[in-house]
Amino acid sequence: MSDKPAAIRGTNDFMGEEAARFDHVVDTFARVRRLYGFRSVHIPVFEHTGIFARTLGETTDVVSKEMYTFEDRSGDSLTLRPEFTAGIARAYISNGWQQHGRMKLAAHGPCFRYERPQKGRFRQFHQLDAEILAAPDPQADVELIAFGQHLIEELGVAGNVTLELNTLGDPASRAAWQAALLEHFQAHRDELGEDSLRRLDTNPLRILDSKNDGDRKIVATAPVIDDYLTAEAEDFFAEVTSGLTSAGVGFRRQARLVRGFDYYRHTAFEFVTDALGAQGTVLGGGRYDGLIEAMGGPHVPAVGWAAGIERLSMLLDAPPSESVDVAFIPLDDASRARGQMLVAALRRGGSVAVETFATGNMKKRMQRADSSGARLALILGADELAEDMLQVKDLASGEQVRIPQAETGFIGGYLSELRLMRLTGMDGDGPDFPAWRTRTLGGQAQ
RNA sequence: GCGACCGUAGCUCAGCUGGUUAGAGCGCUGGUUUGUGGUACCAGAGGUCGCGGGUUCAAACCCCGUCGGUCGCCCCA
Repeated sequence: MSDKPAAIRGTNDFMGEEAARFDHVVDTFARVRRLYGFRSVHIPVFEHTGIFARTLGETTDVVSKEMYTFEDRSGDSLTLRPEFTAGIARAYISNGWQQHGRMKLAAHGPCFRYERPQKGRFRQFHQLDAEILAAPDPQADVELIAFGQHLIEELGVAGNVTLELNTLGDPASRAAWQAALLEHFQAHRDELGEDSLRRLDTNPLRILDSKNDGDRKIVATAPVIDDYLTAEAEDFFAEVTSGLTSAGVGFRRQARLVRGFDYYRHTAFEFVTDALGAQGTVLGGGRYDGLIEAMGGPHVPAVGWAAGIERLSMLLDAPPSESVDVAFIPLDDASRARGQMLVAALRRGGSVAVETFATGNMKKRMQRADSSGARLALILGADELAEDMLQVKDLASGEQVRIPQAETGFIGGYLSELRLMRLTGMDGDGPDFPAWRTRTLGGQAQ
């Protein structure tokens, strides 16, 4: 027990319901993303360290102490991606994607950050990511955010999540505002908490969302971005907000909202929840017009967001668990061998999910068949084998009938009719198999 | 990186102020007359009480360290 291998801290093994929730988030993302014309993109999980170090901002916690960085055998410094955007920007430049004009890209997969794990926060976590590249217009922001909103609605968690929106202005606005903030906070230096004093040097914008009560008082009187926006920045934000309104996306203006990474400009937004303890953000992003240029590429304005798969999973109701349609129960080896043909025919010919239960006594096999969620049990023993027959038991009603093996195809028909009934909203379990068979065969059942 | 709480069978937990062979439920395996589940009953397997050290006649229980978990700070998805 003590020498059991342990998972690396902050990593998770998901199974059963947890895995089903995770998959449901990814599946829903894949479905909704197509509705907005986002194309799938796959990029490496690691990059040269500089890709992340230079773009995210040297002073951010992610870069200064949370990256998984190592040297490979040739001595190059590599880093496991802490997020997607920088890697996608790099791929854009590496491959000359400007030839494609405007690009809408979606990706998902693991990211890594060396952090102290807690609820909704892990060292290996998984993100959904959406980016619109070569898109200078505010309509891109609107479409991107609408996609995020739609995803959250499709996942059925919209009731727990609200959209907070802000603008950080263009570089000129941001610089002016930041200078004013710095001056304001310097003036109240002795009233600030320890953490915020440190932020004064590293990232003064961060003081705005401090949770410290003393800081909040000073924040309340701090200058707001609105007073420093250039005319262009103000127009841009107005178009985003009015676009969201006409797209039917509700939001709350959050003037103190700032985003972690240095590359953000103009639009910044977060879908937040209070259901995840200290981790409020479930999906967040913004505009990063200067990023690709700063990495040595062409001037490519862009917007994007990332969402935490685990965080979304935790808000989800449990999706229905996967179950098989049919349980095959052979009573001996000869029956099992004969049954392979029937099982193969059901799977390949009828798209029927079949699981074989061939261990334990009959009672155990039935118990396992029952807990598998199968609707029908196919029972095959020496008696049936001798006459090319098959027992079919409806596990919902308990009714059982003996049919010729040649009629196995009916099972597929029966199951698809049940599925159809469920899809058209009919209640109940539907007819049991024996009754259905009698009806469809016009009473010539034996 | 900082703080608080926690760590007993595969899982969820009980174990009184330290005292003799550490328990339950679920799960697992087998059985309760011939090949039938979703309800019962019987039996069995499974734990060096996270790990290391200390206090004590005696420690799952007390102390220290360490690892891990949970929650918060920070930061962020």
